Amino acid sequence: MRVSREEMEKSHTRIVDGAARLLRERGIESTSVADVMNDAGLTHGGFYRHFKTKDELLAAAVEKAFADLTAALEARFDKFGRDGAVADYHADYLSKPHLDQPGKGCPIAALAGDVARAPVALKAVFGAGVKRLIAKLAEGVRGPAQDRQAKAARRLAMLVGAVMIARASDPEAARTVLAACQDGHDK
Amino acid sequence: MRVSREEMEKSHTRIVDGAARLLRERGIESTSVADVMNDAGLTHGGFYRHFKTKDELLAAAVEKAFADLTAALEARFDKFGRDGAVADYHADYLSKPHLDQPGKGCPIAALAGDVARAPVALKAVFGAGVKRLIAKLAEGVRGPAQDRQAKAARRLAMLVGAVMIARASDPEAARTVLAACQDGHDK
DNA sequence: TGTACATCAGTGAACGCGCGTTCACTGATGTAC
DNA sequence: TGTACATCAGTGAACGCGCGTTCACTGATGTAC
Repeated sequence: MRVSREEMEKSHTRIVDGAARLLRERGIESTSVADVMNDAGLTHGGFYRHFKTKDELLAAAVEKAFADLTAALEARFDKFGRDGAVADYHADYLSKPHLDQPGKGCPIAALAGDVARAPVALKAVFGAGVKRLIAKLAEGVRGPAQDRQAKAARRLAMLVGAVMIARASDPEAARTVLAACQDGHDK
Repeated sequence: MRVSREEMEKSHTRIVDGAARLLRERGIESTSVADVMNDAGLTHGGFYRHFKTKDELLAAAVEKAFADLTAALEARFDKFGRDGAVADYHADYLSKPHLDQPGKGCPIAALAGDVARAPVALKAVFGAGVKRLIAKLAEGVRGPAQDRQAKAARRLAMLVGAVMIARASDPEAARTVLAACQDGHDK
């Protein structure tokens, strides 16, 4: 039966938050509308009171995952300052908890492969998140101002590549790549 | 009806080669057994004379994609020598043709996201390919012998990350990342 | 070398299943008076 | 503030569809004599 506007907003938030996690854990195609609704404590039929299509949910969920990511990075700037934030982000990015829990981790490493085959609308949301992240990372990178964005982009590319390769490989190959990327980088 | 052993081997090769291309273009879940068999000029029912399951095909196709990748890199060593091979590989990796044609390109950039959620057997095949590729790249990297593998791994991680981010983003964000990774790296 | 027969690569219908989406329905919420 | 009624969030059955896999069948290939 009908619920109050307030309850509906709470449902909406649960749906989007749950989708953002499930998508990163299982991928776009293995996350069904029914999975997301069950995760939010609802049944699948009600989904279409919140979104016109599954694609519309994907956009909202990817947006949310990037918003959380940027917020977490900003918290690091507050805690460690410009010089420590990126180094801390780098170390955490390649850590075992991040490797093992894609649902709570970087949406780029978790979803880049899927989004590459998704409609352009989702790529636009994804690309906007990437640009925001690089801009924020650039604030914490050393060197001449005009080089910082490029350095940040290179650092991000290496981290994303390392985590994606590690997650797709056996433990030994994963260790090889992670160890190499923990020590040195763009220096 | 039954075909000769020779014909069957040709069918097998067409199935594996086609699968290696289709998987990189469409991803694991969007490539059906019927798609692969049609691509090979056969019907879906005959698939199980060649493989016990779809997973078994995936392993063969990923193996093949890595074999082609390694062969292409070795050809570069023959053509450009140790000093030029990696630079040429780097430039081609980030080129528009590679970005636009995942079916003929690097299986890591095309499939890492999917393989991360695949059974361990496939991850082992993938990780073995990654290790072979890093070992070959290390032969063309400058610096002390004990640093070469790590340098090669970092370079590969950056290239994979850059292409995966670029493919998943709008053209503007893609350009930002690709331009940054074309110029500088691990230096 | 020729013949009889077993083998089996490939075909196409069928299976059970899960998908995104639609729809008639329920009953509490929101609104107009 | 109380009442009558329209709205609509959420339910659960149903839709058409494509999936991986199975199976009875066909007829050329491979083999035993």
